[in-house]
Amino acid sequence: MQKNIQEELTALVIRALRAGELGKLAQEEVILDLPTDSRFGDFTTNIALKLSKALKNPPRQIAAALVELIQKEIPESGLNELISQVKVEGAGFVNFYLNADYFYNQLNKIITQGKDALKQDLGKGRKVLIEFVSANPTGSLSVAHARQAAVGDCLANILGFLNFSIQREYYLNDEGNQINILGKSVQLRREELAGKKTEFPENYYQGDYIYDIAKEADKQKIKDASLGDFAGDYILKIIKQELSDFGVNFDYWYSQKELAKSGKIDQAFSRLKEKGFLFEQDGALWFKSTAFGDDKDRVIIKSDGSQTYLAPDIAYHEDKFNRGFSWLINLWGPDHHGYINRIKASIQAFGHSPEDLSVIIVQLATIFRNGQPVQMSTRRGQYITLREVLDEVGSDASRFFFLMRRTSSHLDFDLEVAKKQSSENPVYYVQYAHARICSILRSVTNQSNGNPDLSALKEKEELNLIKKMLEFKAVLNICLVTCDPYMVTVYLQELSETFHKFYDLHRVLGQAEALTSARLALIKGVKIVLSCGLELLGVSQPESM
RNA sequence: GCGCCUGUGGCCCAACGGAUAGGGCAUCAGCCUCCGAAGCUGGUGGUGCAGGUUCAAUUCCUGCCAGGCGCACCA
Repeated sequence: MQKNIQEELTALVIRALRAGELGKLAQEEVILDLPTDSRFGDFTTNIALKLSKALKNPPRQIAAALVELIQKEIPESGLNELISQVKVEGAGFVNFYLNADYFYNQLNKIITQGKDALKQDLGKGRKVLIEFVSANPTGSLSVAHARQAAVGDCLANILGFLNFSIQREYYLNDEGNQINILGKSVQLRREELAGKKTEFPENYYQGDYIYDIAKEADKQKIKDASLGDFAGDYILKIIKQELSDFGVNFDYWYSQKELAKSGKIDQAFSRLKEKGFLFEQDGALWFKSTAFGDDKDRVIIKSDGSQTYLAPDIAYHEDKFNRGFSWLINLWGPDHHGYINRIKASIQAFGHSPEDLSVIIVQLATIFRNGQPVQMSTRRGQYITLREVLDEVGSDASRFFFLMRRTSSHLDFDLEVAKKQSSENPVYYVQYAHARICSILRSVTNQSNGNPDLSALKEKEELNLIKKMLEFKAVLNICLVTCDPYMVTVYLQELSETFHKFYDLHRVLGQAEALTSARLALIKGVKIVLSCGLELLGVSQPESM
């Protein structure tokens, strides 16, 4: 992939710094930014401000000197055609103004290449395993899982688009305590249905769906001892359907039961033992996680001989690396944040860097209805499920709403707002922009002009629109750095807004032929970017609505 | 007590450490004989408190205040 303008300008500034006295003192990294406002040019650098202290000169004076040096470098740089002005502005920012031709070329690239023009090879095929949801198969997915599903799936889409090689994985807790309790819950309900007098403990699964499973188990004459597995499989089918209806499809379902059978847990333990990270105390086996910054050491085999949850998890994460993944991303609920240090300790014990594992804590979503929070209680089986949200507001609005806030922030999700087909609802705002464009394109009768002269686009709103489209790549970069897809939702709203403003002031159809052709090309470009962004979010791109 | 997340107009949220803190809802006033008014234009109004670092702090650090969540040989 060829160098982009940002990299070329950065190189230009560095050459200028080196050419002058300033170069010797330039310690800081030169960064070319998109300015917050188009008044400040198309690219900006704050290097003069940063150098001010070291050079013991006012920023504006340094910036002025730098601009002169840059001017001398430009003829040699091959950027002569692209740069229209370089100016010192504000407190000492050096701002670059580009010629409109640059933007026409970029727009042309998008129109001719489509989504490929928006791709960046940042991943270089690196194998990434993203594990998310991983809810115990003991009940329907909750809204907390739903948010994790939306965030995880979208992040995977984005990383895939940036040429990482992605695997979506669901860790299936299909054995252990919770499955046992699930089995016993079903057993008791079956006995209850058979007319037996039973006492149903509080920590058992209270939901009505347990009755359904009990009936089905009875029909199939399942033995009591197998009820846990039976119920787990039964619920897993439901979960898979819920996720699939939500547009989330996993590449692999990793079974804890099979992990235990494989002997990989024992293998992991013996390797840790060789390395000296295991010790016995109080009749239990401990992992020395404090060696890697954890607060305290952790038990992995209890004094009664059974394993803690950490035991299979240590083996599971090591197995992820052994399967060839070099970057692991885990999405966990906020109740697991205390768990990060132990798992990071365990991967370090095996010789990996803590950076090879990114744990993203997905904060909870609170469901509102008409501004009032909807109360829920997991224990009583009364919680808002993904299924209910899907049935009520649909997949598009659900996904968009779950992605609308920074993942580390709490999210308020108002069902009534999500259902509204009005300007209050950002999903429709974005989809409406897309549908509007499609509507215009539909009404074009002669599709002749395949090679429009884009230089007809001279209005401020037209250039703003092109510039906004070109920000898309930078937005995806931020998503990668922050491991958070939510910025895409913000961006799409901004792009839609820029389009709606253009649309209101300028007509596409019925202009002089050259202008109409150019504007048609412009909105085709917007359509490509909008459509690409929505697709990454997993939200549909309606042609009409 | 310890840890994590969050405090931005009446309400909900934006702002890789940058330039005059942006948008939506609500509210007030306007815009459809013309490509979709699910849209656009204008008005009102804001960084919890106290320090610190920096040329520059909504952003980073410390303390406080307020809200949410979590703290097992549970999973």
